[in-house]
Amino acid sequence: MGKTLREKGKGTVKLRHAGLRPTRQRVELAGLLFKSCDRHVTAESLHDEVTGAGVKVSLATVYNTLHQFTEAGLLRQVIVDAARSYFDTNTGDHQHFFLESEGMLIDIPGETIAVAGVPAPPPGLSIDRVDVVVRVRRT
Amino acid sequence: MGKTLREKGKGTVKLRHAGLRPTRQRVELAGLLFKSCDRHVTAESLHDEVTGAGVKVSLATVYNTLHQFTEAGLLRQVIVDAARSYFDTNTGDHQHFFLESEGMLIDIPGETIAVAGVPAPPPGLSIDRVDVVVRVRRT
DNA sequence: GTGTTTGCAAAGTGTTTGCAATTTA
DNA sequence: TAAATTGCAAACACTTTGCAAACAC
Repeated sequence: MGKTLREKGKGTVKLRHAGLRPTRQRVELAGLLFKSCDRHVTAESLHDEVTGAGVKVSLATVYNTLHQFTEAGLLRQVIVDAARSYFDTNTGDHQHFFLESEGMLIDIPGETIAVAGVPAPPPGLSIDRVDVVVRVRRT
Repeated sequence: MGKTLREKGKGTVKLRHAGLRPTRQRVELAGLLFKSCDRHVTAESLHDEVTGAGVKVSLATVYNTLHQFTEAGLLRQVIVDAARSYFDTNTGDHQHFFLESEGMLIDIPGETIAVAGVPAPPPGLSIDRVDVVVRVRRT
């Protein structure tokens, strides 16, 4: 239980599994991202969060890490706003509500929504994914 | 038929109707945008096009014009790519195929696709629009 | 030790803005 | 002429990159 023994929590294992060295920064960010279930972050919001927690990680590293996690399949990028990139810790099949005025994303489970009638793509193209964004506003 | 008489084509009328002064730039851009049916442009592609046609319009004016046209309901903004803003001359109900590698959008008529099971939004929010993006790739 | 990762600051990209000059009505 | 619009260049927000120092194994 001494301090000399490095703790290897879930985060570290997850990173190893993804082929990423569990550096201090990556472990901290993974800790924040994956401690609760479904999260939606931007590079800046995550940087603020990690900084607020008293941990020093540069914004550039946050960007790099988010992309590495995305490539590793730990995150999914969500495109709903031209100005910002969102990353979703839920990598499964699902859709989103998006409240633009507040930059807020809310998950909609994949089974909930059914998209019917998607036509066959033009020759030479195949479907990668069907994204549904339900844009909402304050009433 | 003299050159001194300004021609007032569809574009001009359309602009007047939208409460926009038919300036040379706006008339040129509207001419390009609305001459054929459904078009998808970015500020840059439209600027290249108008410039290529030998007409001088600044990029800033293209941006401003695209936004003015959008506010006037002549265009619709399509958000599919974090890096670029697309504008669609089809303002009716419809969805899109998006080929990211080439920045290409293809319309899918509104009646074609049916989205079922959209849950009620959280209290205080109401649905603005449901966007479906069918992301495709070259086979 | 050796290759990887980080942080900084600089560069990049797409977009917006301030303001004088121009154009429209 | 009065008000709207344009073009330029500078400013912007977000993101990526080059490279030396720090770190993981």
